[in-house]
This record gives sequence, C-alpha cells and structure tokens, in this order.
Amino acid sequence: MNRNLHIYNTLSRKKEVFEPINPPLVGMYVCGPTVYSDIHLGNCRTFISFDLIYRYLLHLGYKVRYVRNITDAGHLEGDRDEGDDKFAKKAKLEQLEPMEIVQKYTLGFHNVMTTFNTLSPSIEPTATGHVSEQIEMIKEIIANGYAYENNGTVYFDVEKYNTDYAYGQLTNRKMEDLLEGTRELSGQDEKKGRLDFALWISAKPETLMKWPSPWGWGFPGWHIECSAMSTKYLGEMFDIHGGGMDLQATHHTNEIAQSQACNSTAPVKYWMHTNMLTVNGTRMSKSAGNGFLPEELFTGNHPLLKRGYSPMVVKFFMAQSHYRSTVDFSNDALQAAEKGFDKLMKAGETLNKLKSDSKSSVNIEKIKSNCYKAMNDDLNSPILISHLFEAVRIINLINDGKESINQNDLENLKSLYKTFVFDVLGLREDKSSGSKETELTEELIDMVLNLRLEAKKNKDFATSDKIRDELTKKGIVIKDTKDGFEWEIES
RNA sequence: GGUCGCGUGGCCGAGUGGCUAGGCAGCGGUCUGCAAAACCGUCCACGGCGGUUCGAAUCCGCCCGCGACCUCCA
Repeated sequence: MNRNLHIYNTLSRKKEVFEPINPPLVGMYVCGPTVYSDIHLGNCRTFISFDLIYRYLLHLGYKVRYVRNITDAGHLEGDRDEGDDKFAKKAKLEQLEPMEIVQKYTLGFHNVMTTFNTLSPSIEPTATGHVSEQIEMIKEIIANGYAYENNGTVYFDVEKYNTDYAYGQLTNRKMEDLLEGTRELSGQDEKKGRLDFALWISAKPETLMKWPSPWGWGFPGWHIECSAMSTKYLGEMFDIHGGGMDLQATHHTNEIAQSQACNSTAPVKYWMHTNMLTVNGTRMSKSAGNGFLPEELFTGNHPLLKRGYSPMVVKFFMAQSHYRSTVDFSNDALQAAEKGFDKLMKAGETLNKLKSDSKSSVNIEKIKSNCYKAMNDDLNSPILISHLFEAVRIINLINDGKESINQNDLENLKSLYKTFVFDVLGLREDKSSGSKETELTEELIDMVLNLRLEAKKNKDFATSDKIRDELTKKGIVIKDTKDGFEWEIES
C-alpha cells in the first residue's frame, strides 16, 4: 500500500502521513447538504473536492467506504433551540409536506452531482432514517453525565465535558475565549451553560416533524445526526471526516464532543476541511445572496455572468486551486479555465492519434512520478495539472515531429493521461449529445465546408471566403488543415 | 473584541531560504492564397518597513490592506 500520501489534518494543523486504521480499508465521512433548498456552487465545491480525494484513494488501491449524509431534519432557524426546523418552515412556505421538500431537493442535489461527474458515496444515510440511533446515543451521553434534560429538551453540558476533554481542540480555542465570544442570548433559561447545545428538542403541538422519545415528542438537534450515522456505518473510530471549513468551529467541534462523551474515544483520525468559494472576495452563501445555482452557471442566466460555462470547465477551474485555499469566482477566471480545459481535452485526442517511433526523446516516467508527487502532497491538484500541461506540450511536440516516442512510452503516456485526467480529476469530454438534430447539423456543415474546399482548389477564393464569413457569423469556427478542415460551434 | 488565515506578474492561481509551477491574456515565430484556429518560443512577480542570513518573495518583528470563524451555512 502506498505510504507516501500526506494529508493535512486540521486536528494537528500539520501535514501527516496517511495511515489508515485498518488498511486497506478506509472509512470516510463527509457532511452532506441540508436539502431544504437548491444547493449553490459553493456547496458543490466541497463535494467536488472530496470527489478528488475519494477518487485518489480508490486509485491508490484503498477500499473506501464513503459515507455522505443527507440532512433532512434537525436544522433550526436562528440560534435559539426552539421553533420549527428549516424543512417545516419551507414546507409551509411552499405548501408541501416536509418530505416533499426533502425529496425535491435531494433529487436536485443528485442531478447536480451527476452533472459534475462525481462518484456516488457508498452510503448516503438520512437523518430522519436514523432517529432511533440518535436517541440511543443521547441516552448514552446522558448516562455518562455529559447531558441533561429540561422540559423535554436535552442539552449537551459543554463545561462539564471540558473538565474531562478539550472542547475547542479542533479550532485551537480555549474555553475562556469561547465563553467570551458567545453573545448573551435571550430565551436561554433552560440551558445551564451558554455554550451548551441541544441534542434533542421538545416539539410544540404545531411541529410537523416529530418523533417519540424518552423525553417526549421532539426532534433531533443540530449535530447529533452526523455522530450517530458515522458511528453506525464507520465505527467508533474511523479514518477521515471531512466537510467545509465553516463547519469546523461548531458542527465538527460538537461532533467530537458527542462521540467522545458517548464512546469515550476520539471519533476521527484525520479531519479534512475544504475552503470556501468566494465571489468578489466574499464567501458565497445563501444568506449573503451572492450564490449561483449550478444551473445558472451552465446557462449563463445570472446578472454576474457574461455567459454560461460547462460543468467540466467549472470542475477543472476548481481543481486549478488547492482544496484548502479559497477560490474566487469571476468571468475572466472561468474563461481562462475554459481555454485550458479545451487544450487538455484536445491533447487527449491528439494522443490517441500519435504514432510510436523506434526510440524516445521524451521522459514519461519523470512526468508520471511528478504527478504522483503532487497528489501525495496533500492532494495538490494545481501542481498535478501543471505537470499534465507538460505532458500536453510533449504530446503536441511529438505530433509536430519535433520529438519522438517509442511504443512503451506511448502506452505509458496514454495510461498516465487516462489515470490523472479522467480517473483522478474526474473530468470527461464535454461534447453535446448526438441527437438527430445535432447529427443533421453536423452533416450540413460538413457539406457546406466540402463545397468551400472545392472552391479553394479551384482558386475561387471569393466563394470560399464568403462561405467562411457566413459560417463565422453564425458562430461556427473553421480551422483549415493541410488536407481539409475542422470546425466547431463556438460556445 | 477573541481565534485563525491571506496579500505573488495584466488576470486566475501553485510553491520554495539560493535551482525562480501552470493556465489565460500580450509579444515573436511556424503553418496558411489571406485569415482564423492550432502548435512552438518568450517577457512580466512575490503589500510596506525593519531584522536574521553569504543569500529571503520564502524565516522573525512591526505596520497597512483583505477575508473566514466565534450565529444556520459546504
């Protein structure tokens, strides 16, 4: 098994050698979306980043169980532990059953993930499907003395927990600092400590989504679902837990506390956090109102966008920055990414047409080892891509007859290209589907261009230029080659 | 206010105590009836001020600017 993979662990704030607890098995849990509205592009970035991680682990030969939850209950509005959850609120707004909301946005989420060519997780558990597991966990935490019940609501006792464990370890914060930073909030009489958070929340008569429990009818709190589901499917201690950086301070901090309080063991060996997507330097988020829906991005139907960009261009654009850096979104950056992506794809086509020689003037092994080196260094996809462009340059030089490659190296180069471009980065060609209409269009354009070719052979440049100008006006880019032509529809 | 991070060439983005990614744009060339496209080549950099060092954009200090988290958020 590969012993060279290093990943940055938020817990230690260092890059560490990746050594799974039970190799070759790897357990990975990633916090999934809350399905009460369409996911925006910022949400997508996290899942695209973990797709890269998942794909690379698989490529290295690990047997990965990848669990990504669907949060379909338990997220409250605001910071008070009362009132309806987001699903019930949205359901009232749209006059739908809460589970209709869940169904609608779960499907939407899956469609988007498919569009981005991400691999499906091994298990995708829902919070509502694991209420009994959450109740069991809460009971255990109470039994261990780290939670208390008040009027049908159960709170986690943070200060008590902190006397035995380090509560703020994931963000390197001390208890005093945390207490200082917490705002004085109204309606908190039921809580003992200001930092205490709800594990189980008592339902009001009008609450739509509620379940019976030892503490009466209610619903699970913000953070317990991930602890319950990760424990159920990956065990009390597993390898990788991931999510967006915004979840680090509260959600993941509380997850550690819950699991530790329940199982008396730290739940996760490596914590991985992906950075945010920004627009004009500010984080993309629902509340800021600066979010793009993936659909708006693909069609270009958004005030901030000049035009649309394909899913693979967007994915490539994201891979060009490191997962722990913020990436800023702009038309210019996307346009540059689009050209780069096209170049990479075209080189792939050229590669398939390349002919081998008796000897090689190029060093493929070097590029290959550089690619692995980049990925082993905390999944450095930008560096990987820079080495892939080195391969592109070599492919084009061979195609121009300025370099040569032997059969063995050619096979090696093809396999390297397939491995990193398609298997690891998870890109694919972005060609439009071959419907009858597009087929007909293609045949017609070919026909017209063949007429132009004839005109050129007869030195009738007036006609050939006229055909070219007319097609160019319609957005068809013509490329003359030695013995014919190529064309494409301008995107 | 507390915790943490960032500031790289026209733009986007890696990385490193000396060997100075990559993409896009620009410029030069090849190809072409002319173009376009494609390909090849190439210029431009590390927020400011000090310090450590033979040497710093990379380490340290201060300053300026920006951002994230501390409240639901990937």
